[in-house]
Amino acid sequence: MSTDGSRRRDVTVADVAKAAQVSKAQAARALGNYGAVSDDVRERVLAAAEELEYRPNELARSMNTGKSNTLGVVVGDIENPHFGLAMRGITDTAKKGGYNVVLINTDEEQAAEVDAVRVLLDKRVDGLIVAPASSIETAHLRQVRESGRPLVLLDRAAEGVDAETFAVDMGGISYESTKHLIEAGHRRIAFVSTVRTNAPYFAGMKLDSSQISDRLDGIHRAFNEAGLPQPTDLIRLNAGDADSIMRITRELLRGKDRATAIIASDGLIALSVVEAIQSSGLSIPEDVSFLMYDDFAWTRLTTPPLTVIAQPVYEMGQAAASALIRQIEGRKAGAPSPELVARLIRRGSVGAPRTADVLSQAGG
Amino acid sequence: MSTDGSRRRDVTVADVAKAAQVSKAQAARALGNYGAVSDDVRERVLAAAEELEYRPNELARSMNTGKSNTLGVVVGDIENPHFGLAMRGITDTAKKGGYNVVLINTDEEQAAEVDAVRVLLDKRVDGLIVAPASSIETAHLRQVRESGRPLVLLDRAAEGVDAETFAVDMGGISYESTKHLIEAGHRRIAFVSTVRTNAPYFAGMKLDSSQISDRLDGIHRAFNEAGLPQPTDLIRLNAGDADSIMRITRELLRGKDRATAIIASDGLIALSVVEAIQSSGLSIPEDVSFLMYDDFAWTRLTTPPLTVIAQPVYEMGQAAASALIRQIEGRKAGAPSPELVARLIRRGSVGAPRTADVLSQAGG
DNA sequence: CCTAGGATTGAGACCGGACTCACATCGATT
DNA sequence: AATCGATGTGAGTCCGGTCTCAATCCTAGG
Repeated sequence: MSTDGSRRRDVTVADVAKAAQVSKAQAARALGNYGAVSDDVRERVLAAAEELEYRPNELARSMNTGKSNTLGVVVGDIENPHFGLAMRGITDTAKKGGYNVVLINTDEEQAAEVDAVRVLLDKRVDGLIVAPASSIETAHLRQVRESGRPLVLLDRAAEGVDAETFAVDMGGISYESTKHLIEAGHRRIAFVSTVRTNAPYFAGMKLDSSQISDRLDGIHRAFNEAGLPQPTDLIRLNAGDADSIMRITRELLRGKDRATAIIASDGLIALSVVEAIQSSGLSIPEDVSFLMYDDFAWTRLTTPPLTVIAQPVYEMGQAAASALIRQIEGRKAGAPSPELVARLIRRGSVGAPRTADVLSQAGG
Repeated sequence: MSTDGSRRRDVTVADVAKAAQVSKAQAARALGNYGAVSDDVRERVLAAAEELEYRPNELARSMNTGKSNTLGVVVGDIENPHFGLAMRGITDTAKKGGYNVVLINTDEEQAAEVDAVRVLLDKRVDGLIVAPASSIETAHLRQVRESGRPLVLLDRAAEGVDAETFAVDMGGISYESTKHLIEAGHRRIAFVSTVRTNAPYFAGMKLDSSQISDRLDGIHRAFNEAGLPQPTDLIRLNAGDADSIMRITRELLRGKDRATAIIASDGLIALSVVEAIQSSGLSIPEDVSFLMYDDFAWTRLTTPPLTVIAQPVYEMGQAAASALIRQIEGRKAGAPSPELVARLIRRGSVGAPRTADVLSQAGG
């Protein structure tokens, strides 16, 4: 029972020490469970601590241990279930290792990310997990490395930054998926992404996101190998918000030279693309085939269920967190982290293009 | 250019002071932008800070200002898009107010939540946002209030805890939605939730989640008002994981007295329920009507699109964060936060029950 | 030229723990 | 009984900032 209704100052070791009639040093030892303390003293101190409802001030503790037991996580959009799931992997692993997580959302903005990293460093987090908004502007990340603070990357690589990166082989899975579409008969394959660019797209262009670059490389490789003309004009970046994506989708499906298959770069884009297809009165896969990144549960509920590229997102979060913790604690890499491989899951949204389309395009 | 390859110790005000040839106090004043500092000193200090790449240690700062500029957030499952979106509302608002966010996931476990709250308090967060796993076991939350640390609740109320709560009127919207189903002709309406209980369900039973209690109350109220028998046997709690939910769904749809409409308590449950319905070869709404909580984008993509109860989740996060910040900064409530109202969005998943079902049940 | 009062400045206390160091204490050794 | 290593113990420093307080500097008023 705390008899005094409103307490103000927090209870400190000094208070506990006084109550237990021992020195501050002894009280600290008993509470912190270090050094030599007699049973008698320990008991008195713990009893006093209990009585006063003493709670250690972790800030003070961090101050002179130099450890905050906190991981900083910087992601583009926690609203995106992709990151939600990764975050789950991170927090689960962090908790197991005795760490907490400070989350900062950047809205995929470079400036916000630079800021976020600075703030987390100032807060003296023990290490950072970053899903870089840009794989090119990475000065802030290089600085982290130079400062010696542990850093691991999630989802995307960062140029010139020597840090463990946890992501799947995007080039490979993109190649494989494109090949799947080509084998189904598609020649006009579109790709929709929100990644921002300044100039119009051309094959081999350097993009902010290594992830998207790799995917495009995979697409180009598959087309080259098949000896087919690249559908460069169907690569649509800068897709923006839902309305913009729907507009782009309708454009892609219009005209003689229209796309017969569309690849959506993530779950959020997929939603708008599918909505646009449906609202145009077209059906999947009869009128247009569809393929998307990330295997969310809802992709099994549409008619037909959607063919997706599944990434082990939760595991990526887990792996990133445990690698970071390992670095923080200065341990050597033990068992190599499980391979993070993406898989193409074939459901019903990919089919053969209409013969008419193929013919008209061949003739055009 | 930092000429020394590997720096170890962080640069402190003392280092900057020495470099600028002024006292530590003056350097601190110039850097912290307080007190009186001559232009000359300020310039020298700032130049030295720049040169040494000085960064303030926020921990130390927090130590003696007693402010950490950090909000603690405790949610059940960040993987659930509901919380992902709320989190977005929280972090956006926090950032605007100059606060950071520490996130702890409890997996909806009471013990984990108690722990989470303790950890955050120990870390001296300036305030807490909690989505309580239990509306009944709230001792830990009451303690927070007693300690004087600001606290607001999200999504669910907590008994005996005097804290601002940001949630919609679940009873009202549940009543309205049930009435909608009853008017469509349904008499056998099922409700599936993962909330855990020890005893079998009976009307008016006290549940861990105020949210679910309110929804059930709404259902019962609608049935009472219509003078119809309560479908108590169709209230399925403890639904558990995806497999378990699918099993329960199939049970609900079997037999003469089967459910003709199902309400899913959240997006995650909905996925499994719909999947079970589809895999049973039944169609919505011809064989069974369906209604769910939360208006996720994918609910528009199924065939038919799903009738949902939309909650202003992002706004709830925003409101919670700004109320918390207001409390922290000791400001009075200004403009009352916008009302948080849920809406029933009628799409295609609710229709009339099969005449055969109604007759057979009336006859049974 | 002298002085009151505001602007500057540096020394040092302080936040709340962790940890060093010198000084007991005490049973065991020989 | 003198000695030694293993505890116990308290005083006090340190972490890296903020902030108080008294001393010093300047400049305008008299």
